[in-house]
Amino acid sequence: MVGMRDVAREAGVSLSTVSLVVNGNGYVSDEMRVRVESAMKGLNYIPNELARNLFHGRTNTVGVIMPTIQHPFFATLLASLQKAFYGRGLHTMLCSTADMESGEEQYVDMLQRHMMDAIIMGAHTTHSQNYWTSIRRPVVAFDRYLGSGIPSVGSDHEQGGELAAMMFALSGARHVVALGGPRSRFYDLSRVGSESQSRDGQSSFPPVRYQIAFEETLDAAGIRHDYIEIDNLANMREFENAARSVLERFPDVDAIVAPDLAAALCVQEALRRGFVLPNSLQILAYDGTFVTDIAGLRITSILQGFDSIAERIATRTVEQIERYQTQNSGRQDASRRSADPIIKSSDNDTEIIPDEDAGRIGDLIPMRVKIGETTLWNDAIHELLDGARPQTD
Amino acid sequence: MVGMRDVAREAGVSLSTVSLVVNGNGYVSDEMRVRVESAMKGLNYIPNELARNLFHGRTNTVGVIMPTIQHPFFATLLASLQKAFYGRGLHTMLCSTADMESGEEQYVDMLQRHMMDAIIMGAHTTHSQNYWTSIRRPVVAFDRYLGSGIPSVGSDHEQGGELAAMMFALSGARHVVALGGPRSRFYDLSRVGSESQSRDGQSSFPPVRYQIAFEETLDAAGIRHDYIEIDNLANMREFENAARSVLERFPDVDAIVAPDLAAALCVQEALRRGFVLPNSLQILAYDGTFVTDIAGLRITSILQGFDSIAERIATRTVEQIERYQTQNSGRQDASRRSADPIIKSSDNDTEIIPDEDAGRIGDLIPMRVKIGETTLWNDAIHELLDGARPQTD
DNA sequence: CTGTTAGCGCATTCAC
DNA sequence: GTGAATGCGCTAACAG
Repeated sequence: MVGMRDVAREAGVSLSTVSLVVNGNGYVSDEMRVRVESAMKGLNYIPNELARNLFHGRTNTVGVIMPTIQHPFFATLLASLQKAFYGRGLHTMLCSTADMESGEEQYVDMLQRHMMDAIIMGAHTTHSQNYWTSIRRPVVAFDRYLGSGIPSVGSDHEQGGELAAMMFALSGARHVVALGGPRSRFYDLSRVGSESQSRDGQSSFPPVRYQIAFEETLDAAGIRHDYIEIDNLANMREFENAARSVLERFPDVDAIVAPDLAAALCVQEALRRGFVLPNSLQILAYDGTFVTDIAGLRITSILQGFDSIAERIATRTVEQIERYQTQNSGRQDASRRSADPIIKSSDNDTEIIPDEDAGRIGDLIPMRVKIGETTLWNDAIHELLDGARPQTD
Repeated sequence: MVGMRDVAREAGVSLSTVSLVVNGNGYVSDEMRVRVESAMKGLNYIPNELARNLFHGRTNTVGVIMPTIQHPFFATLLASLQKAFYGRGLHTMLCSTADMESGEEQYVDMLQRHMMDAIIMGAHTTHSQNYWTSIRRPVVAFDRYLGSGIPSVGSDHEQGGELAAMMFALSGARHVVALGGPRSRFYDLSRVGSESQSRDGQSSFPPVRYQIAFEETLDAAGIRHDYIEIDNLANMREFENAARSVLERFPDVDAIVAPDLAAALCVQEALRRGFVLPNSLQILAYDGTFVTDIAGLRITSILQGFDSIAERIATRTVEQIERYQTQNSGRQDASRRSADPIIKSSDNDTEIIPDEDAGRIGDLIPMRVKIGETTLWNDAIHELLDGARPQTD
């Protein structure tokens, strides 16, 4: 390792001079500058981020916890996230829980030890709200509610569910079947800490609201609907079985909505059984990753705005980081730290939205429709989508 | 930040005592130990990895450079890699070049500054061998040759290509079409540094050997073959166009081999045009990711052993790390470092394979066959696969 | 504008 | 067994 001292000696200057050239902060005479720079090149000097991170107390790196990177959904999101963070000068450290035997707790621990500036939580957690609020580090949740004061970002699944239902309703569907994760998750409110100020029956896992909105809209239109559970969303076989059972159990089904992969398999299964899409059967994908393009037909989909979500997450993240930074700037006595309540300093000078809203509702990113060949189209639907700003590509 | 000094004060002991407890190295009296441990819990002490990394001069983290994480192939490989490294106590830092505007050079720089213990190069590089050998850091290449002394790991594409050709030959195919990347890459030997001891026309990008082996085997069997280029392997549209042109340009084609995604699209296109798979047309996928399972039929595929590849990469990586470690243990004069030739110390005591072999050939991981419904099967083929150890799942 | 000094948090000699 | 010193590489205050 060649350090600044080596450069300084080689250039015949002092340490701080080198530091100033490297950081470009203060003013150094041009002669000094070139001397130092040539010395750096000659010695092949590489600044050690570790040391400067240690000093500054921040690493410019955020840890992103996700279930698996193998699923196109998360792969797409991660790519967007990386880009969004990179644009804000932040690096990304991926932590996928399902690809590993260790749970998310291990990761949080690891991220704390490595002084990550923030943690993005996009995986299932077994922890209570207490845990997350006690982390004492910037946390931003994706598509889930982790506790008061923890920003959460995700698609507006209520709107998405309504959109899906409306499309089916307007197309004249009579019997809709939805595929999705375990229905029990709809009621996982029990996981929420006891002292939480939960005010209604909302789940801590926002995506389920999509189902609820979907079904309510369908009910209002008097359309029959059924639900088929996919236990393990990581297992391809289960998807296939689900796809098969839809058509076996409900021969009169004329509309299906399912996550991308499941939707793709439904398309296959339907084609194999002689259905003519979209006339005898409509299929709508929920997510809108590239998978919808390799299923034979272009599957119409309710699309998550990955880039928008990522941008918002990144924005919230830097907000949180700056917040914590100013908060910690006034050196506290270490022995009192753990007992301190959350500092409720005046946030007037910053754009942070009030805690109740930030924690409970979070930032809702609107969902769009990606036009495909697996659903019916008519004037009413086009009108609906104009209002909902569809996505043509 | 609560540090060891705080813990020491709280527990009424000295710094090193705390250090010993944390690291579990020396022996401390049980009484001290519990005192310290309770103090750690009470203060919610979190060891700072940054500091210890700075001290130890290693981060236990490797940087993995890949083109994109959105492609199932790389997503699968990355997941395997993460697992493999994690099992060896190493963290993984993902760097995807295509998802970002900055090239791989930026990443290498970044990885150096962060003192990554090693770099895994799995993306296209515009640099010459000189660059990579001058990095002065452990580098392991995936599916490419980066220079003498740089281990490279990848599937045995020659064997894979031969396997594919044999399957078609034994099944009685008459006209085979292959889809793949730009043919020009076959001759990118020009990229190889001038002083390299390249002994024959081998490309620095090993996967192309698959095509060569494939075509040679076909030639030997007297089977007609054509090749269709896909310019941009990241663009879905191009895949579709390629899939279409196969069937349009070669109406008499009876066997196709293509990368997963392209193969999936070929299946769609073929089914749409009324082909009966595998009888009137065989389709073979090259890679074997989950994509082969969502194309309607289970596509027979030449499978990359992702876990095996990852394991081997991880093994080679720790080898390299240890090698560099012992190499740097004897403090060198910084001013001479950059001019030093690669140290050719006796490697007798370690398992490292000789440089020529390590650099040129690299570690070849055998490819298997994943049995599917899109190719013909007969006794001869089964016999072939028994020798090649097929994979049923 | 440049040089000196004192840590960031931790680990490893050494004396005690 | 335990405690006090020194340094990993860099930055920020100072004083020159």
